[in-house]
Amino acid sequence: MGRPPCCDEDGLKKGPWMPEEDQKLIAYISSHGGHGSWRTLPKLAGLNRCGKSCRLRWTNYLRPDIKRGEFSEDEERKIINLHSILGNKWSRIATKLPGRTDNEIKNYWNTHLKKKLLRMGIDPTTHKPRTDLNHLMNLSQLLGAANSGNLMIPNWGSHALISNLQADHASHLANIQLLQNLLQIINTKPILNMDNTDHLFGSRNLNPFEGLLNGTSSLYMNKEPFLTGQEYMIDPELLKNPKAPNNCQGISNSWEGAPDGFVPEILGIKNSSFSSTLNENQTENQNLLPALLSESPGTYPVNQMEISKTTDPNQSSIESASSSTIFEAWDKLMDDETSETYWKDILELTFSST
DNA sequence: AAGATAATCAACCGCATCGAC
DNA sequence: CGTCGATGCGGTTGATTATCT
Repeated sequence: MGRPPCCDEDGLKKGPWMPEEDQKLIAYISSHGGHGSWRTLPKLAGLNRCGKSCRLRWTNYLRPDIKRGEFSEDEERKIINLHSILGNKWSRIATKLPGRTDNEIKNYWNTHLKKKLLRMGIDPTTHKPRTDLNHLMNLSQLLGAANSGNLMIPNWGSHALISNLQADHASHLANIQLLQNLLQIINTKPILNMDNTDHLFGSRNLNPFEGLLNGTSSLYMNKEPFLTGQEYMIDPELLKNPKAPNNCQGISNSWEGAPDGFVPEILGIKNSSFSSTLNENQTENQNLLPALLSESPGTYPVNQMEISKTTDPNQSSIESASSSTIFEAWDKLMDDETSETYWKDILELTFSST
């Protein structure tokens, strides 16, 4: 069986559209009050194109209600938020952004937003903090550089005080993210239970993750500590999507107040997703790490190579390498006297309600 | 200035879905 | 219920433009 492609006919033009072709298409559709059958339209409109090509040209470029130009910050937030719920359902996302086409949104996602999220340490596929080795290595380096005062940040101002503050801020962000990544890995590694984390912290009482692991941490029990009133009203229909991740929380909310859009809720601090997943979705989360590490080819070259070897007996060493890197960084952090108070504050906040 | 490389985005391709028969 | 044609959708390609060396 099999149906021949619609564009098999010989002599049909392909490639970029000429202004005259655009005019013919616009003239036909406007004079007929609509496109009618795309299959027959080219012939009737005097176009040497296949119907599919005409439809694409119309829906992606010639439609009068198409909004052109830069995406606004509001649109960016909407796209990221919707993508966290719907995934690559570009046409559904497009229905929530008047004037934008699915193709335009898809292109914008692939060329801008994906990179932006990666830079922020967020996996654009899962919308969770990245746990890949490369990223954690970068974080460790960033931490080291920031803590030793060697952080080189071009164009961040020449004034020494400003530079110091910025380096301090970068260090702060990296610390928070490192903590988040640690939690993520603990969350996704059932093998690392309370018993075998004792050796890392000396005793259970010192284990900073206890509250998190038993779901009582105030850090993640806070319901909506960072809401800014800019949340998107998610269409209830969207939430009915059976394919939507059940613990998706949406990046959403605010990008203000932090450089490059950094916000705490993006790191999962916003709500109880961690505590709830730890308790209720443990089984599911046992499979989370591979999902978190999966990414489009080329994004994380090292990990992709490693992850592709799913049957590789060394697979566990990949995870442990990643984990040990983080724990080394954690040890370093905890050893650092200058950051002791800082971490004490965070941990006190974490356990204040336990 | 010229070539190399990266980024962007319009357009294509093939599969999925839906409705008519 | 199965088949077929039309349309929609999402991944990918490749031409063009911008930036770097």
